[in-house]
Amino acid sequence: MAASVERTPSVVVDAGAGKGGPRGQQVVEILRSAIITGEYDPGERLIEATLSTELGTSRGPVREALRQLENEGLVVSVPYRGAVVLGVSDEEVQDVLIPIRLTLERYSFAHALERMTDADFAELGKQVWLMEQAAAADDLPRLVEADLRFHDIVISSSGQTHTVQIWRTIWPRIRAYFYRYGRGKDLATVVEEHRDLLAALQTRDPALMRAQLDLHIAVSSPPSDARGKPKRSKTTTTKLPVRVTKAGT
Amino acid sequence: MAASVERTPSVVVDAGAGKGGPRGQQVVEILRSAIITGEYDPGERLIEATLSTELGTSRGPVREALRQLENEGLVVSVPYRGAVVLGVSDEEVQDVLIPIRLTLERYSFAHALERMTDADFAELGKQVWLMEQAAAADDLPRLVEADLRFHDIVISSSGQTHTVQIWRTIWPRIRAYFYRYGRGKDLATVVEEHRDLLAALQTRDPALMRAQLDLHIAVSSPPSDARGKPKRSKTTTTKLPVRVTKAGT
DNA sequence: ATCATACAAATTGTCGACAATCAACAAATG
DNA sequence: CATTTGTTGATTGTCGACAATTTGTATGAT
Repeated sequence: MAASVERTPSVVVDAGAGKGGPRGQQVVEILRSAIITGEYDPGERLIEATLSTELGTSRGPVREALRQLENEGLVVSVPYRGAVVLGVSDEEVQDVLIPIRLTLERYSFAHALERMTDADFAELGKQVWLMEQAAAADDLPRLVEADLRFHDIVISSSGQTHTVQIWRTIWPRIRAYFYRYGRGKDLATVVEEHRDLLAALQTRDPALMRAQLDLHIAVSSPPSDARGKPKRSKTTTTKLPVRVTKAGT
Repeated sequence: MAASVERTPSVVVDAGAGKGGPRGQQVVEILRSAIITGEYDPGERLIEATLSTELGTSRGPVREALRQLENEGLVVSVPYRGAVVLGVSDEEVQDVLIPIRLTLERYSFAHALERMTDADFAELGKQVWLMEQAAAADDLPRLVEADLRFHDIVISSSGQTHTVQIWRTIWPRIRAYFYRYGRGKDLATVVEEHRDLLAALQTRDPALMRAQLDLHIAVSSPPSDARGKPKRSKTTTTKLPVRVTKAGT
């Protein structure tokens, strides 16, 4: 049930999140945030014209934004039929997204070891502090935000082009998932693990780093086919308006 | 050294690969193919206006195409400065792209087992046959093409939304890589492995399938940190046009 | 009533023109 | 001579109008 109240994404591009850069870039952030926070529900249609008027811009930037979101797996669009918000199945998160994330992070952290500066470490410390605050306030969304920001900093500073690029297309889905269902650990534990992660980075010891990282992510992703079949994806598997053409084509 | 000869991507959108769909879609395919086959070299700039006139379309479609290619890791673009062709380092292919590919395929093949039809199997058989021909003619490009098409069919028919989506953003880089450097196996072996893969699929036995798949991809991707450090990426790590302001020529 | 066809509404795809931004160069300034 | 400050040319970003396509609805025949 998509809420039927008026739902204009809060800002009109210029105002609010007065970030920089091209309009399209800003539109991406606004819409992404709106989808992740559940302002738009899976299955809901996103019409270019509507969004453009709501956001006070033309269709061009909106169009680009939608394509970007499509590549982040938040929407799916078919030619001449438009875009609809997409959900993620619990199974795909556990068996695909998390393992991929693990691959990306193992590689990134290894490379980041040799490249991170004190300024970077400071920024990581800041995120850990933010997590503490969020955990204390039992504020899941805020914790998830700092969590992913922490990882983004490390991965970005690894300087590995494709790894960073792929990460940027993976994290929105993971964030959307965690945002709704949290994870298997309690908030305090998550904070603690990141503190350890930061400490490991500062030692610049590859072995220790690897160990700490696996410890952090492992629990969330079972060896693969361990999890069974009667796993009805309670999650939004996106109900595309199934078209019943007639008999098979 | 980007070849300086006139290099118009062969077709003018309407002609040649008379596929269907919106112009932008066609432009993506033309440019992707051009990049993968090395018609454009890493580091080379892609100017919207130039491409649009060459392809006989307006800048709109070209713009979208470039964004798509950016999400496939074939180009990178910065605001107000345009897009340049991107290369892949040998290290990232081995440590990141291949492992991710493995994750995607394990999951897809497992799901495809229960969903593939005889028509699908037939299509797979066709690809194997094409591989045979290519191997016999020692035609690497053609073999790579059939190879990836084979995997694309299986993954697509798994019906796993995000898995398919991510695969579509990963394979172009892998294809570009294989296209240039082949792989560690000889052509005949590759063909044989796919024949086995197809047979395994037809048995619809999960265990056998998994075994056969791991066998197929494993060799290409060492356990992780096995590969050493003195690994100068002989590969194109994209030389961004280093700005020589004055001094150093 | 059921099915096929023709039309109408809604929405995306494309185009051409204009504005904003950046890199390089030239001139002025100390 | 080094540094700053216009200025210019090239290229991307944005806009509004128009064309192409799909979907839903009405209409008519069987």
